[in-house]
Amino acid sequence: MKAIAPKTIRLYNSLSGQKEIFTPVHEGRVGLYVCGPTVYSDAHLGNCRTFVNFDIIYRFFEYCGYKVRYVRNITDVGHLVGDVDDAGADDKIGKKARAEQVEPMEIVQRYTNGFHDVMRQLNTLSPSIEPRATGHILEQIEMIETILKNGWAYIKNGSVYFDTLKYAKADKGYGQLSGRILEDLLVETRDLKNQDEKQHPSDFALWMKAAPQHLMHWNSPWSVGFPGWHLECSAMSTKYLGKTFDIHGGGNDLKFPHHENEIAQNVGACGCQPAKYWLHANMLLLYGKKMSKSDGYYVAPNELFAGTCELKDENGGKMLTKAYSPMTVRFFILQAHYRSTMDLTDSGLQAAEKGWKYLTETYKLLKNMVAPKGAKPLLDKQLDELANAAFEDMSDDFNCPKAMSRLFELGSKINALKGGQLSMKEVSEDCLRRMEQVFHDFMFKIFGLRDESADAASTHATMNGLMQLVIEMRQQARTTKDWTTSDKIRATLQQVGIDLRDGKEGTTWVKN
RNA sequence: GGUUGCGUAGCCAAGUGGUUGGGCAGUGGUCUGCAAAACCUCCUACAGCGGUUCGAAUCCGCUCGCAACCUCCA
Repeated sequence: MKAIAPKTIRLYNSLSGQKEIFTPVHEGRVGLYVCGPTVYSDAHLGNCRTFVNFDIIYRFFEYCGYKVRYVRNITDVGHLVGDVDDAGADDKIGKKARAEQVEPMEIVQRYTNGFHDVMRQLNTLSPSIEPRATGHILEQIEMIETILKNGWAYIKNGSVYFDTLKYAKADKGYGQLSGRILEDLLVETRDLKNQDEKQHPSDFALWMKAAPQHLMHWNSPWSVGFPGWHLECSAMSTKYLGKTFDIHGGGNDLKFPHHENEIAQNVGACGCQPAKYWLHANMLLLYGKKMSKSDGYYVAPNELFAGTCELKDENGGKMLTKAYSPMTVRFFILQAHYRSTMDLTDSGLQAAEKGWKYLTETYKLLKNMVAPKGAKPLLDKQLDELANAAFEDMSDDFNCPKAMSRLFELGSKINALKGGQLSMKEVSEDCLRRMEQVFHDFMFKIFGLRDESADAASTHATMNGLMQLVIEMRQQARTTKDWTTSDKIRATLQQVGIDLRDGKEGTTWVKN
């Protein structure tokens, strides 16, 4: 059962620079391609933000009843270190493999596992298909042949390059996505740098002839070599989603050159734009600056979860002072819109931790609330409107922060009903049950949060039995006004992370 | 230097031509044996300077500041 079924979804298309109404290529279906990670090292939190954002988009389409094929690739070849498209340049994975004296595929396997582990902790759903570049060499070779046949590429010393100048001059729209224009390309012509193989600096490799020391290489009609980075996404999206599919997503930093070149390859091979809508997730900043692996300026998810991040600010203080659970991090990510930059800070995470706790506690209250017989539903309309607004917010370019704010407004009503500041006689049982559904669906299905306290359900049952005993003994002390004993029990429990709350209907406990 | 985006109260962060977004922190209350939690209250801002408009934080221009991309990046 769904709480409500939104009808239209509007999304911001990077290609047009406008919000558009989503109309699927195939009725009731969504083809979604998202550029995945390059598995040459551990993913950092910035990578995670993008994938969490698209996880929510994936979840929301499914929630609205669409059948989604979500393809997210694993890049395991083709990403170069150093001078790009220079025949001597090294593959990121190959470089790491040589440094550690292992097979490149061992590197790939290790970091793919690590990536999956982090994604699982952050409670993201697996994509429908997670194709690897090395598993699609044939498809990539075929695509290069088509591009060559169509005249958009040239061969030089066993490598194949895409002819961006010819393509741009043919008015195919090169630069449309990233805002780069033909004139800029022409200006650059004067500065040919030292890339003698390429006819123009903006040309990019479709196939690279491998240098002798290069570990990852395959046979091709042109040379023993390897595919260019941009090509895998074109080949795999076409294979699994068709020549034209609905949505292509990725991080903002991939807009140029990666996505621009991807479009050029698709148009060059198939004659049509690959995706109707392009969605770009913005960057996660760390105290105002983009995380960067090469500068060592980044947060590893596992360090954040364990509280072992050692990054220092300019005063030598720890940037992140404590551990934050995966769901706190996910909640934090939800509080910014996917198209905005977001600043990761210690205080921001602490705020998220409290907000997340409030929502889970509120949901638990709601589950156990029952409207009295004969209640007059004076509040129903207000609550319904808030819930409906939350779905509208999500339908408008996946506005999680706005939808979240509605849940908090609902939360204060629910807590007020529970606390007696609002009368339970003013809300109907139907409304309470609908609110329960709305909370459930938003928190767990759409936002993809997970009740972490339920993670250890069996432990919880044991704990609860013990706690009932402790609470009962403390209650005896309180009845005889033995405040020394009752306060000692409460203080000691607090030291081990358990809060007692004395309410009208007895004492409850909460584990921090 | 070029391109794009941003600049919102102590912090994070939505919105956007006319009515309080939200969270965290802080204030004062209610409740409580005291707390905690919860609820209510207060703090009520849109970088600066011009322009358009009956009216702009929201549109336009300029200035300043920040970020991202232009090289591998989610």
